[in-house]
Amino acid sequence: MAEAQGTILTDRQVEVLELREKGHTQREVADKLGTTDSNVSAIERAAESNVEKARRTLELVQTLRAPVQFTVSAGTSFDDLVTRVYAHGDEAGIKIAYCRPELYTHLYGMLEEVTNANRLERSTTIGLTKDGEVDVYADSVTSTE
Amino acid sequence: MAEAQGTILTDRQVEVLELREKGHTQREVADKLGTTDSNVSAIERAAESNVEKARRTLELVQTLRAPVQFTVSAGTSFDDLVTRVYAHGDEAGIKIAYCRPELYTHLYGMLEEVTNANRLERSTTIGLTKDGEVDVYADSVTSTE
DNA sequence: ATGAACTCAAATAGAAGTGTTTGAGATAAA
DNA sequence: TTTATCTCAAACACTTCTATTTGAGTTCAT
Repeated sequence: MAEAQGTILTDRQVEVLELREKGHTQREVADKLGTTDSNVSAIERAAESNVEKARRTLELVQTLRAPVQFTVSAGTSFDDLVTRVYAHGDEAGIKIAYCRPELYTHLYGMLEEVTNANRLERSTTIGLTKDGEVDVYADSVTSTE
Repeated sequence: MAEAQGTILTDRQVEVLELREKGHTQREVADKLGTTDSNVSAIERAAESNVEKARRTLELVQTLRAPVQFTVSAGTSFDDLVTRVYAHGDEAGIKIAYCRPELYTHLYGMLEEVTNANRLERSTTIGLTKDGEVDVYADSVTSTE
C-alpha cells in the first residue's frame, strides 16, 4: 500500500482510495475491508475532503508568501502584463526569477484559457513572492464560484 | 486576516504566519498576540508541519491517480504490450518495478481472461505509478464490447 | 558575558477529527 | 418492480491535534 505517513490522509483512507482507483465499487471495497458500503462512502468522502483541504492550504500559503499583489484589467496585452510584473517587482525590491521571454511563457501557460489575441479577457490578479516567483491567483482564472 | 477555513491550518497559525511574513520577530508576534515567544515558535512549527503534510498529501494523491496511462488496441501481442510499458515508463522517467519476464507474468495474471494466443482480444488501458507499479484498469477488463 | 532570537521537550485541558453503525434516501439500470 | 451503487446524517467511542505554560537550551553578534 502507498504510504499515508506524513500526509493528512489516514491509512484507511489511502486503502479505500487505492482500491477505488483500481475501479472497484464501494461494495467490493467494503467486502474486502470487512465493513459496509456506507462506511466506505464516508471514508471516501473524508479522504476527498482532506485532499481538498491540502490543496487550499498550499494555495493559502502561496498567497501569504506573496507580499506584492496587483490586478490588471481585462483587455491588457501580454506585453503590458509582463512589463507591469517587472515594474511592481522593482518597486518592492524583488528580482523576478524569470527573464522576459521566460516570464511571457510562464504567464501564458497559466493564462492561456483567458487569453485571446494576446489580450486578457478578464481582469487578473498577480502575486509576487520575495524570491521572485510569479503566481496567478486561482479565483482570477476560475471565477464562477 | 487571510481565511484559514477550508485548510488544515488554524486561525492562530495563519495569524502567526502572516505577521512573521511581514518580518516581525517571534517576540513581537508574541507581544501582539499576548503570549510568549516559545509559544509562537511552537505554533509556527505546527503550521510548517501542516504545510509539509499538505504538500505530501497532494503528492501521494497524484501517485495514486497513476500519472501515466495509455491504451493499447485489441490484437496487440503480449510482447508489444510489455515493450510499450517500458517505453512509456522511460518517457515519464519511471523505472518499471519488474524485469521483463516478471512483467510478462504480472500482466498475464491480470489479462488472462481477455487474452487468446498471446494477443489481447480487447483494447486495454494500462496505468503506471511513480514507483513503477503497473496496473490494468478495471473498465478495460470488465466492460466495453 | 550579555542579550536577542529562536528552539525544544514535557505536560495539560479542550477542540477537532476518525471509523463505525444504523437507517434512510437518491438514482439509474435490469 | 427489484437491484446495484452510492449518498447523507446523526450518534458513538476513540484517537489525535491544538494552544498554552514552564523551564531549559542553542546560536550568534556585540
